[in-house]
Amino acid sequence: MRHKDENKNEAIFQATIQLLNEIGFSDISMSKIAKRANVSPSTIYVYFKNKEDMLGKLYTNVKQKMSTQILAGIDDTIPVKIAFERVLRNQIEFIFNHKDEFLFLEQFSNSPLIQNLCLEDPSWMFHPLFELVDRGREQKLLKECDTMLLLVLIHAPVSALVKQHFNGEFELNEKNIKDMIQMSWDAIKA
Amino acid sequence: MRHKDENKNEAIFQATIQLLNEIGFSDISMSKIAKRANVSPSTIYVYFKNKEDMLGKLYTNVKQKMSTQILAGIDDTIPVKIAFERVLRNQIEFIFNHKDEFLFLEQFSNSPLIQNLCLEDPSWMFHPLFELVDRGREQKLLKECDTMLLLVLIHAPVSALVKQHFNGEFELNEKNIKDMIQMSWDAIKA
Amino acid sequence: MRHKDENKNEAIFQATIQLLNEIGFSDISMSKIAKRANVSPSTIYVYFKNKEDMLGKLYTNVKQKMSTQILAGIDDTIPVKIAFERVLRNQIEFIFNHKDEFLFLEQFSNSPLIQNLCLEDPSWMFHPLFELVDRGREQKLLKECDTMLLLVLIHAPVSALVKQHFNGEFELNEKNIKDMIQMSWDAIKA
Amino acid sequence: MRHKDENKNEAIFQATIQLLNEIGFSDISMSKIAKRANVSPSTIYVYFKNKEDMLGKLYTNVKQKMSTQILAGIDDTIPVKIAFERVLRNQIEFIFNHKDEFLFLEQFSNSPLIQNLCLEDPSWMFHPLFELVDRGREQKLLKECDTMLLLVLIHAPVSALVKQHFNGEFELNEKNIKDMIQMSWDAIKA
DNA sequence: TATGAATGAGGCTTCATTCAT
DNA sequence: AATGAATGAAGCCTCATTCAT
Repeated sequence: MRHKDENKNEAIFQATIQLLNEIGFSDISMSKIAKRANVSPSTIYVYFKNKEDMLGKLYTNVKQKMSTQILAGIDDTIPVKIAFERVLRNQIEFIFNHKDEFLFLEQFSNSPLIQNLCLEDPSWMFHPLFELVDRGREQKLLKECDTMLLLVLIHAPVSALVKQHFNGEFELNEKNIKDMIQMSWDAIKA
Repeated sequence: MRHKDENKNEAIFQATIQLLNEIGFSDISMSKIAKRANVSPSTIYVYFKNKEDMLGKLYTNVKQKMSTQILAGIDDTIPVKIAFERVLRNQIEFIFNHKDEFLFLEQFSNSPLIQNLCLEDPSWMFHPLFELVDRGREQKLLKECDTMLLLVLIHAPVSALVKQHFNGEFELNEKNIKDMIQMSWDAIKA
Repeated sequence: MRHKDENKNEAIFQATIQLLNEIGFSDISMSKIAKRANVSPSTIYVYFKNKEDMLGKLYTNVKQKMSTQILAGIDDTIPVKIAFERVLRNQIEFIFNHKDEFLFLEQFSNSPLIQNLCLEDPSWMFHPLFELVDRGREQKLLKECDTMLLLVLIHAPVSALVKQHFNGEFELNEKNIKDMIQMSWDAIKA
Repeated sequence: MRHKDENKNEAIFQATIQLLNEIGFSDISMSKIAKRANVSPSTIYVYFKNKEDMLGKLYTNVKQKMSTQILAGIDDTIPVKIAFERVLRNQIEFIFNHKDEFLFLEQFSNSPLIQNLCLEDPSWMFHPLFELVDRGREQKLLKECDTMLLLVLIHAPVSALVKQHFNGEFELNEKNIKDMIQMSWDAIKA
């Protein structure tokens, strides 16, 4: 009996991400994905129960990959400000190296599919980030604000700016990155 | 050209927005929109050339509506900081009063449709905002950063937080709004 | 606006009956039916919700047609034995003139579809037959048996014999018809 | 040729019969059969050439089983009336003990598959029955009718009544069985 | 203007079967 | 012998759009 080919799984994921960024949810189809992945449409159903299942697993997979890279080199011994900057740099690096994955995540997160899919809450992936912010606040380095508020002030600007960059409406060069990091820090620092 | 029944046009727009937020681009269809709008599918083609055309016009229409309300009460005589806060409050108010429109805009903006549609650049709508930021920088009130950078630090956090609020992951009450405005200001102020 | 074409409905029904008798439930398909009926596959969905709905409505339609013709000329003034013979003759005539409809009914009745479809009980169609049998029993012309028992002894043999006839395993000529009617009568008569 | 594991063959047969009675020819599939039989789809192809082949062999197998049991205890020394009653009782007993097999046979016999499959004529299985009827007629116990006519009057009613019983439209209790046997006898007796 | 009827194209998924172990 | 992987063909149904009134 043949073995399941891990490459096929990945090929399907990559094809989906690419197509989703090229033509979007409205025009994607299982057969287009299959064609791009160089498999038969029915092969997708060997690996996934259906379209929803595939998209859900793809989302979780990519989210996982991103969180791992964003949190690289972060533990509770790293000084808060260093960790803060490292997280931002990690995020930028991940996004620049994985443009398609990032844009897929953004598209998916802003579509109702994500709720209708009833995926398990993936916030545990970012747990170290919550801890980092809590630690910073305890050390009086950060403002006495809701944790989520602080986190969003860190992450939202960079996401938005990278999208502008990809759209060509803005150039996220090193100077702008430095400025942005400074601004985020000014926003959250006590 | 103007059509007889402006209500039908609006009904189609509203039905589209609702359905898009309920089921997303992947599952929407002209028939479903027609059913929700209480018109015949063919009626949509009286008002619009085709699906793309309809979505494009809807996007422009909503974007216009939002920009108008966000910029309400802003002109170049208003002190920068007052204007800054007013813009943020306007934005929050618009979003809370037009949840569907806002979520539609977010979904649309993050889908590749927006590029494939070749809509004319709508940034002129926010021109007064650019002026406001430029004025603030000239008056040494704001940092010496790229205009876009400053703008994003104003808008991205509030958008992200409102979405968290709608998702139930965070409560955007008055205290948090105040904190957020303070943080945005700290981010951009000189 | 166009009008619904009653011919199309009937064409779909006839195509389905024919194909079902030619290739059976296992090989029939909506597109084959459409082709045979000279309509587009999607047109079928203008007239019926789905395949199940169509088959169910077809079954009811044919069953209705058959019961009407079988009961032609039967009322409670007709002497029981005359009515009995007339019913049998009617049934034979209907089946010979509507071979396809009859075979369709037999095929459908013996498939689990008929239960899974949850059609409303069509026994009311044969209500006059129940009355006839009851009358015959009251007049001591028929045996003191369960009504259903008497009815089955009337109908089952003729159905079985006609199928044999169509299969070529038996010739249902006038002599055999007469013999059969005599046997059925001997079976039920007091 | 004989296969190693006779159990698998039987498991496939049983799974097919069950599924055919649950969902019918239109919805059955080799995968579903395999799943129900707890084998792999490909295993079916070890035992049978293809789907048609499997169904044909199943039909013959079940038909054989039924005819054997119906004819149990019948030979040309048994008095005709005794044999007649024994056959009917055998038939009822078989059907009650093998509801699924019986219903499968009915479904199969009424579908065009049985002709399209070009199975060899299985009437030899019931040869003793033909002989019984011929003997009865020679002894002037039965009517001077076509053999098939007499046979059908014996078998058709019981089949029809059992189906009614399974459908819950009629209760085939001992009294009704006796009545039915009497009626069948009255039908065929000289 | 407004509409239900009509449709070819294409959606998702399952099919019967074969492959490779 | 036995099986899970793999697939082209085909299943049902819905799509965006046009037709005809």
